[in-house]
Amino acid sequence: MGISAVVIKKVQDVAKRLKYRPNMIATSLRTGKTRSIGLIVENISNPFFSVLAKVIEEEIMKFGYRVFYCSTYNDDERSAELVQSLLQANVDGFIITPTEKLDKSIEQLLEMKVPVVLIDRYFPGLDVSHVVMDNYEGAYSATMFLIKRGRRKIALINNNSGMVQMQLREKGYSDAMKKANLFDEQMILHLDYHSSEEQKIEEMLLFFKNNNSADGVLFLANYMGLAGILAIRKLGLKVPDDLAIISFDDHYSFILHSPSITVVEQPLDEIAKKTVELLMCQMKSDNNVVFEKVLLKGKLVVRESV
Amino acid sequence: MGISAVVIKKVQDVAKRLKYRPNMIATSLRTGKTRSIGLIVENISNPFFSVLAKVIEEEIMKFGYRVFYCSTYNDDERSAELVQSLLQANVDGFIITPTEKLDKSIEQLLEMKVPVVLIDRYFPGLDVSHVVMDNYEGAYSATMFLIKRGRRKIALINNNSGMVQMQLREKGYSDAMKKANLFDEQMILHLDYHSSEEQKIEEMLLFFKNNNSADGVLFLANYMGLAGILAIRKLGLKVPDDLAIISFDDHYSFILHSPSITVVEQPLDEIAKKTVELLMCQMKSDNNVVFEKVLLKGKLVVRESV
DNA sequence: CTGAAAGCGCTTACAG
DNA sequence: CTGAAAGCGCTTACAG
Repeated sequence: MGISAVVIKKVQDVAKRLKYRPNMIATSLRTGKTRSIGLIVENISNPFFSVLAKVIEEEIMKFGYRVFYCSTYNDDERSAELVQSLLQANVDGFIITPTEKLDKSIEQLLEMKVPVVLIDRYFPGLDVSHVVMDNYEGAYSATMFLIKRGRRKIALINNNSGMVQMQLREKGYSDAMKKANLFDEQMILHLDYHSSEEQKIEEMLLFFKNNNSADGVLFLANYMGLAGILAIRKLGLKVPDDLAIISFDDHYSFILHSPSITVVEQPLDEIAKKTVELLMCQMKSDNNVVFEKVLLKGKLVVRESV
Repeated sequence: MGISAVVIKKVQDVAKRLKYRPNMIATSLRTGKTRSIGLIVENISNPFFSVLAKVIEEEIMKFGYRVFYCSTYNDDERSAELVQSLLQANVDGFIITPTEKLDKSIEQLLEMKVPVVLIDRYFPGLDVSHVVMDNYEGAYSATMFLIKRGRRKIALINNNSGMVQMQLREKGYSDAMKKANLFDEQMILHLDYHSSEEQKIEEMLLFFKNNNSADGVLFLANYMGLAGILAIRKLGLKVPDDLAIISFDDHYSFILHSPSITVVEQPLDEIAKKTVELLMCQMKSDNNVVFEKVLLKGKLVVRESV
C-alpha cells in the first residue's frame, strides 16, 4: 500500500462528512454481481416456510447478501415466471422449493452456471445440490410409532402433487404398514392440493366416514393436519382415544391445540444453514461445482395426540 | 411513429430469437428508478404481517413493482439500519410499520422526498401518509360487547411498546370501562414486548391469580392472545363460562382453538390496497405531495369465547 | 424525424 | 506504483 495512513484517514473523513455511500446499482452494473439471492418458497404465509426464510436470511446476511423472497403457491407457471424475473434482476444465486414441472427452469439455471440449491424437495433425475429432510425415514418412524402404540388401522392423508418428497413420505408409511402386515390401500387419501380448506375438510369427512374403523392417522403436511383436525372434530372423534394423530411439519396451532398434536418436526435451522453453506460455496467457485445432496434427519415430537 | 410495422416486427422477432431481456440494473442506473419498494414490517412470521405483505405484493405487482420485505422485530436500531439499507438499494418507495423511535429515519425520508406510507401505526407529530385501523373504536366496541354480555371485571393485556396504536387501543378499552363505571387500573397488565412467550405466560399467570375475579379479558395483539390462552389453560379457567376472551388480530389458531376465539379483525385487504394506492400516487407525482391519513374500521368476529 | 453521443456511478485493466 | 480511461447496458437530450 503506497497510501499513507494520514491520507486514508482524510479521505474516509470526507466520505463520512459527505455521507458517501457507494451506489449499489452502479457497482452491480460494473461487476455483474448484485450480492442478492432469490429465495423461492411454496407459501411464505405457512410458518414452515416463513421460519425457514427467516433463518436463511439471517445466515446469508452474514455474508453481506440480500434475499428476495417469493411464493409459488405450487403453481408451475408462476414458478417459472419467478425464476425468469429473478434472473432478470440478476440475483447471484437461487434457493428454490421447486414445483413439479420446474425441472426445465432448473436445467436452464444449471446451463447458465447460475448457483442453485433446492430445498425441501428435488428432482431425482437432476444433478443439482439439494438439502432435504429424510422424508422416508420420518414417515416410516412415525408410522412405526403409531403401530407400537397399538394402532392397527392407520390412515394416511397425502396430497396429489406427485412431488418426490411426498411420494417418499407415502412410501415410508406404506413400508412400515406392510412390514406390520397392516397395509390397506383403502386407508390412503389423496387431497387435491389446489382445493380450498373447506373442500379438503369435506373430502376428509367422507373418507373417515367410509373408514370409520381408523384408529390412527398420519398427515403428510401441516396444512392437511390443520384441516384434518377440523374434520375430526366435526365427526366427534376423541383424540387420541378414538384416533391417534401425527402430522408432518410443526405449527403453532399444533402446540396450542388441546390435545396437543404430535409432529414430525423438520430440522429447519440445520436445513437453512446447510443450504446457505452450499450456495455460498457455489457462488465462490465460479466453475467445476460439485453437487452435494444432503439428507437431514427429522425429529418426532411426541405430544398428547398419540 | 416513423417506423414501419414491418421493421418493428423484424426487430421484435430478432429480440425474441436472441432472447433479449433488458438489463434491469443498467436501466436503473440510467433512470434512477428501480421499480422496487421496501416493505418493512414488524415480523413476517406473524400471519397478520405475512398476509398483509402478500396482498401488498399482489397489488403492487399490478404496477410492475417488486417488493423487498424485511422484519424489524420491533428493534429500533435494526429498523433504522433497514431503512438505510433499502435506501442504498435505491428502492423507489417505502411502506413501513415503524418502531417507536423510527421517526428520525422517517423524517430523513421525507426530507429526501422519498415516497413513504406508514401502516398499522404512525407518529402523531409527523406529517406523513398512513393507513391504520381505527384502533380506538375497535377496542371500545370490543369492550362494550363484553360489558353488554354481562362481564364486569374485564382485564386488559397490552405490551409496553408505547406505540400510538397500542395506546389508542388501551384508551378505547379504558373509555368503555369508565363509561360503564367499571374501570379499574389494577385490571390492566403491560407485558414486556421483548420477553419470551414463556415469560409472558408467567406474567399473565401471576396477574390472573392476583385478579381471580376477572370474568373477561381483552388481548391487544394476537401473540399476547395466544400466550394468554396457554396461561388461562394452566389456570384451569373455563372459557367462556369463567372468562370471556377477545383478542386483536385474527390468527389460524384462534379459529382452530376450542372454544374458538372472538377477535377484532383488521381489514387487511383494504389496508393493503389503500396503502399501495397512496404510495403509487406519491411515486407518480414527483413533488407537492398531499399527505393522506386513512382510518379504516375493524370488524368484531364473534366466536365461541364470549 | 433519426441516429449518434453523452452519461448514470462504479471497477479494473492498462498506459505511463 | 499511480492515475486516467474504458466500459458495464441502458436512456435521452441533442445535433444533424
